[in-house]
Amino acid sequence: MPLTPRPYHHGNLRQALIDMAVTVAEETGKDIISVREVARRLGVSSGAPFRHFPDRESLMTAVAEEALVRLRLRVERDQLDAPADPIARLKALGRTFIQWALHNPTQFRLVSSRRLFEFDRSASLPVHFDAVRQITMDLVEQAQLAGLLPAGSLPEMALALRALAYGLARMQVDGQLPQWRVDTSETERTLIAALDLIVDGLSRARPAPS
Amino acid sequence: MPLTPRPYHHGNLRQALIDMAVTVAEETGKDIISVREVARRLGVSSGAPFRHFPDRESLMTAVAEEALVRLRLRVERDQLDAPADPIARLKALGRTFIQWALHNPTQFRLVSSRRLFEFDRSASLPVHFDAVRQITMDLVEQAQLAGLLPAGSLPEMALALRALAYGLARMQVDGQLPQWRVDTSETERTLIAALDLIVDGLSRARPAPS
DNA sequence: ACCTGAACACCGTTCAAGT
DNA sequence: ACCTGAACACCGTTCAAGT
Repeated sequence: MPLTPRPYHHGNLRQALIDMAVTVAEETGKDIISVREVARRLGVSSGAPFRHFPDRESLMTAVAEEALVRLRLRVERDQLDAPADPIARLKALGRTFIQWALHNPTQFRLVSSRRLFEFDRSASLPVHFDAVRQITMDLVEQAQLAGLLPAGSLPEMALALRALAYGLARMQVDGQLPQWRVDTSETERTLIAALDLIVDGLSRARPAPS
Repeated sequence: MPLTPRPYHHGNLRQALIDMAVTVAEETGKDIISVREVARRLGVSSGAPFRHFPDRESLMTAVAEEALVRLRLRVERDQLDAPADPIARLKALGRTFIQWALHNPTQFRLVSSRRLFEFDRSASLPVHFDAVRQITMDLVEQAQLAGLLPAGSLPEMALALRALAYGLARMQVDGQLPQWRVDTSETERTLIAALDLIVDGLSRARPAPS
């Protein structure tokens, strides 16, 4: 007797594949998931996923698209609650970024290291990435105009601040913080403190001598 | 470890496997290499590598160990040529780190994201990692004592500066710089300029109000 | 002592056949 | 239109057998 008779047509297999891929990635901690295992867990045959995605890369692209939209929405929502001061807003942006990465490590890794899909082949990935980037650029520009950040190349300053938040998040996700003697229970607090240390320091910088 | 390696038909299979693993990784751009392909290219059977490494993870650990030693030696050598000023030395350290990452992207990725081996199972990895970390800590401490960096938690300031260099290097290696409108031919210059912008800004910070 | 090569249990992907 | 399941060409790893 079959334990659970399953319908021949799944219903919404495409979405189920995306959701199960996230689940499997989070459970195994691996960034490369097995399409066969995803299919197996959903009770469909090994060939079924390839009716909805031409290859594993395309499935991972769909997962990355959903993840990046969620990051963008969270950034935009947190910015609504942030004060008007551009320095405070920049710190809030960094905090959102770090917290999202720490709470969604596999999705952060997937979106960040573009090794499992073609970033430019997606219609949505560049759009959402750019929305977050534009928020960063605007805040840095406002801060520079208000004399709250050192003058100098706007793109380079924005890049550096993004790299700071990215590097802090990445070091945790890559498992490097134990080697930096960061207590596991203090990780999030430490990363945010390190971020604030730099931003606050920069906001107190004297003009460069000409 | 015998001083005179026992010959097989090429020489020392253990070392040949490590070298070929690097070659294959650099050629394919993938961070996961096929042990079978490494064996095939060396003209040995598919089972031969497992006489020298219990599994692929162990082979990748050996590759990572060699890579990290090379990074450490480069850092130490470049510090010899750097000026006495701790700010200049910190910038030189960041430059060495970024340049090494950009010129050895697959090895940088392997050493950084510890997904392909167990960092703590290696006797040498923690030692060399810590040597570089200690150089960072010493320079930050000297800079703080000389009033060239903001006061505040030494470990957090060192972590933040490392994260800055790490983030800049990672963004390039992860292929994100095109989305930040960084011209391909200007990558290295831009990353170093971004690093200097932050370090120089911090070195001009006024004391925090109490 | 070191290496071979068959064997096993996995993959991703394809495709004729079924519903 | 959607899914199955066999088939193919790969893997990592093991191990009895060869040199």
